[in-house]
Amino acid sequence: MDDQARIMQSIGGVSLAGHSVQGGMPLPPPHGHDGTDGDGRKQDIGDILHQIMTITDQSLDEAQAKKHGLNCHRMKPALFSVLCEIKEKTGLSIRGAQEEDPPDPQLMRLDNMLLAEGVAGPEKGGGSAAAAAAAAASGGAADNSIEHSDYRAKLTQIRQIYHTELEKYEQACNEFTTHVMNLLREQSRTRPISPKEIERMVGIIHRKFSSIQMQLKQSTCEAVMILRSRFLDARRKRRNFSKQATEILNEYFYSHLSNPYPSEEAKEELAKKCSITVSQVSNWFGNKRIRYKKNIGKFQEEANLYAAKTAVNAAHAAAAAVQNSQANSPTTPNSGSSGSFSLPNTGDMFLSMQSLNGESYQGAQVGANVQSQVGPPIRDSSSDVTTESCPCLANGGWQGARTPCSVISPTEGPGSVHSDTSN
DNA sequence: GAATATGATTGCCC
DNA sequence: GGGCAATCATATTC
Repeated sequence: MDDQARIMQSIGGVSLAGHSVQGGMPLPPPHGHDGTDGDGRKQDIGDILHQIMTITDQSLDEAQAKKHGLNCHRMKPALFSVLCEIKEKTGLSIRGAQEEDPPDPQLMRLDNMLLAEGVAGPEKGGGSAAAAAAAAASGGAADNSIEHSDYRAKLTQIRQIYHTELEKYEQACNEFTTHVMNLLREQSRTRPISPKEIERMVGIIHRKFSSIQMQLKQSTCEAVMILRSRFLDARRKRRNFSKQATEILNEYFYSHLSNPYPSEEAKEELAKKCSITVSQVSNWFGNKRIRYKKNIGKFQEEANLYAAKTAVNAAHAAAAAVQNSQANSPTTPNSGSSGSFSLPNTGDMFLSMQSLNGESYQGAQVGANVQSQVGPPIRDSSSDVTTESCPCLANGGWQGARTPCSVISPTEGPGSVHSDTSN
C-alpha cells in the first residue's frame, strides 16, 4: 500500500466523517456537490492529495501557484485536521528521538586542547605555556626570544584562521537555520508543525554544523601540534656556545683538572655566567671529560693555555692579597680568591702558591704546572701521551670514575687530602 | 664536500 | 640521579 492510498484510507475511513468542523470553523460545502455525496467528496480529496503529491514535480512558479490554490482550497481545513490527527499518532516515535546527546568526549578533548594552547578562548599570548616550557629547557636567551616570538606569531595566525572559519561556520549555521525555520513556518500553514519539531530540526542542523566544526577543531589541533613539534625540533638544533662561554667552562675545567666535577652550585654559577642551562653545563663537562680522557695529548696545548691563564690570574690575585695583608694585617690572610673563579674551590690554589713560592711564570713551565695537577711530567705533548701520565686517569678515569678523585695538594702534607667539591 | 669539532641524546651502570 | 660511553646531528673548518 502506498502513502497516498494510506492517507486516503485514513481520511476516508477514520477522520473526515467526524470532522466537519475544523477549529470551530464550519467546513464549506464541497464544490460542485451538495456536501452529502461521499463519492464526490472522496474525489475532491483525492484531487487535493494528487496535487500535493505532484507538487514537487512542477516548476517553482507552478508549485507556488498550486500551493496558493491548495491553501485556499475548501477542503484544506479538513485535511489539516486529519494531518494533525495522524501526527498525534506518530508523535510518540518523534518524542523518543528527542533525547539530548551526551557531550562528545573527543570534542571536549579538542576544546580543552585549543583552550590550553591559547587558540580558543580569550587571547592570552597564544601558547605561552608551551613556549615557556620549551624556552625553559633551552639555553640561549636571545635566540629563544626570536624563536619564541616566531612561535607566537604562527600560533596567532592559526588562532585568527580558526576564529575566522568558526565565525563563517556559525554564520552559515544561523543562515541555514533561519532558512529552514522560515520554510517550516510556511509549511505549517498546510501541515501541522509543532514548535518542538522546529526545535528538533534546529538541533539536527546544529549537530550537523558542529560536526563540521569538530573537523575544523581537529585540523587546528593538528596544525598546532605540527607547529609545536617544529618549534621544539628547532630547539634541538645544536648551536655552539659563545666563545666567552666556552672560555669560562674551559677555564673551570682545566683549573679543576684533578677533579673536573663541578658541584651543583658550581654548575649553576657556570650556567649563569655562560648564559646556558645547568643541564648544558653538565653535558659540556660530560663531553669534555670523555674527550679529554680519550685524547689527552690533543688537549695538552689547550690545557697549557688555560693553566697559564689561571696561573696569571692567580698570581695577580695572590700578589694583591699579599700586598693587602702586608698593608692591613700582620697575620696571614685567608684569601678567598682562588683564581678567576669566585666559585668555592681550591683546585687552582696551588698554582697561585707556586707563584707565591717564587716560580715566575714562563710559557715552558705552564705545561709543568698542569702536569703538577694531573700527574708526573708528560714525556711528549703529542700523541705519545697516555692516561698513564695522569694518576687520576690511570685506573680508567678520574674517579674510576664515580667518586671524585682526591688530590694531594702541594701546600698540604702528603697525608692531607682534599677534594674540589668538598670546599 | 670531506674532515673535524661540538652540543645533545640514549642506554647502561653504580 | 649522576656519570660514562657510544652515537647522532649539526656547525665549523679546510
